[in-house]
Amino acid sequence: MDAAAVEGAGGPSTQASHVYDRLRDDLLSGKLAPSRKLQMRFLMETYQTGQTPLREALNRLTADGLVEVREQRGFYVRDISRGELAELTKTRCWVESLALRESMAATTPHWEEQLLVAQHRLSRTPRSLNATEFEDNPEWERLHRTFHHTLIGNCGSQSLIAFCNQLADQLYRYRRLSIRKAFPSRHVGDEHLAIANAVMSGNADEAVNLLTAHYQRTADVILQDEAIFPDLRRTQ
Amino acid sequence: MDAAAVEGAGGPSTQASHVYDRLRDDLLSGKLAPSRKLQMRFLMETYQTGQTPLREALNRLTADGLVEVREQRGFYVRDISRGELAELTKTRCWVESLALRESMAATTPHWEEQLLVAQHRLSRTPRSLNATEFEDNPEWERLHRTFHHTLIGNCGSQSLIAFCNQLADQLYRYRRLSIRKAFPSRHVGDEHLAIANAVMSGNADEAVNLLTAHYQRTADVILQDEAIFPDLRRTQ
DNA sequence: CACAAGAATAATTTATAAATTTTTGCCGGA
DNA sequence: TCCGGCAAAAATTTATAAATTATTCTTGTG
Repeated sequence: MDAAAVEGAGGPSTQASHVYDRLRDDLLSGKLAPSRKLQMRFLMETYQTGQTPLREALNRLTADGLVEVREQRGFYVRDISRGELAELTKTRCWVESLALRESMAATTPHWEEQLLVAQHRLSRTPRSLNATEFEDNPEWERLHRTFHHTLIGNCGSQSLIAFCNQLADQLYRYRRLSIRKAFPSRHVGDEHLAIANAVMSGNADEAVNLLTAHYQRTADVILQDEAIFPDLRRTQ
Repeated sequence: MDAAAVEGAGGPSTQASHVYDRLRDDLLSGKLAPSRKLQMRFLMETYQTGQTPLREALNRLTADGLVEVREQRGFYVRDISRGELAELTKTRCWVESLALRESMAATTPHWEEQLLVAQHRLSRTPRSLNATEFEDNPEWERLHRTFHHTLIGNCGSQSLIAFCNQLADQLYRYRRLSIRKAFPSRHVGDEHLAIANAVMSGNADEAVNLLTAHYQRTADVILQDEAIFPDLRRTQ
């Protein structure tokens, strides 16, 4: 199985896109640790490619907010901080509230069905591959993403959706970085169901409240995780 | 006067940044027309530089929404359409309303003073360099940008501000592309003053209404400009 | 007139070279 | 002896040039 042969239908065919995908995975999973320097030589060896495709990928990732570029002194994995986590969460709550309200204002039977299906599939998939100890389930992550994407997907603005996705990616990295001791105490499935129900019943205020509480709760768990933030008792 | 010697204080020093700035200007001013193909050879000759800095600049501009990249077939100036203009305007109204409300909720004397100064400077600068016929005044554009930036600048979210700036850039291109027959019939100075007054007096609802009306009016003028949109009587 | 093979064009990638930053080592002074 | 500044060396990023690969255009055939 060659890496170049794994192109999905209509998928990207340039090497730059392949490296982009792989780098993105490693960035989101935390394999490439925050604030780490991304040296060209290291990247070329690790991902078996040249500088041009790498440069292309790194520039795109910079736009995604996962990589930072300092002129003349290279690329770095974007650092994390309690302050940024709080700000990203705040912004996501603001913007997705807006997008959800607009989605609901423009509701259609088709959209409600999409949401119903997304919620259903998510509820049927185990969050962890291991019952006793947490082990990331990629399928759950995919469906979770789809569910939240569907919530805001009917708002009628591509650029707003893209911005929400960007925030989601950045926050997803925090989530992956944090050891999930919240599992399995928290019942996120119930939270998703409650949100979907509020949306279907047309209660925008409640839907927004539930959604923002959902995000805030996740952030609070990560904020208390001293394993990823040096415990300085400060916002940094 | 060498090009490399024109570095402003703390300014970027790589060639890629220089090309980025120049390309951005030409994109926003319409010198590079929408949907035009950006061939490497042409760009290298025009901007007197190599492929690597060009590629870097084009990738950044893609993230800004000014350039489009199609895998294996090059870069293109992003096309325009009535539909996109309407959607961008709608999104900007939504998002900046949010940002303005948050800015006002977190108001400080310093911020109000910044706004006062920004409005004052803008009012003192002529919009056109020519009294009879419209001629773009770069200083006015700069101050105009600063004024709107100040309005949302106190919201407390860097990512939200960055998103607003991105939308502003994309819409600025539409504005530049359109022949401004609205000049001098419209009194934008009065509109800015009214917005600033509403903000200072703490009336959030009115400030938001005035701001969105301001953006909507601009979009309406451009939407009626048949010189830039093939008159298909459709949203395209 | 549709279609396919080949030539031309253009984008992508690799390889090489130049410029910049960071590190290292040396010397003088406290 | 220890610290700070200066200079040279090393490492790294950035840029140019050459090679490769993909797409598009042209031409000839069924």
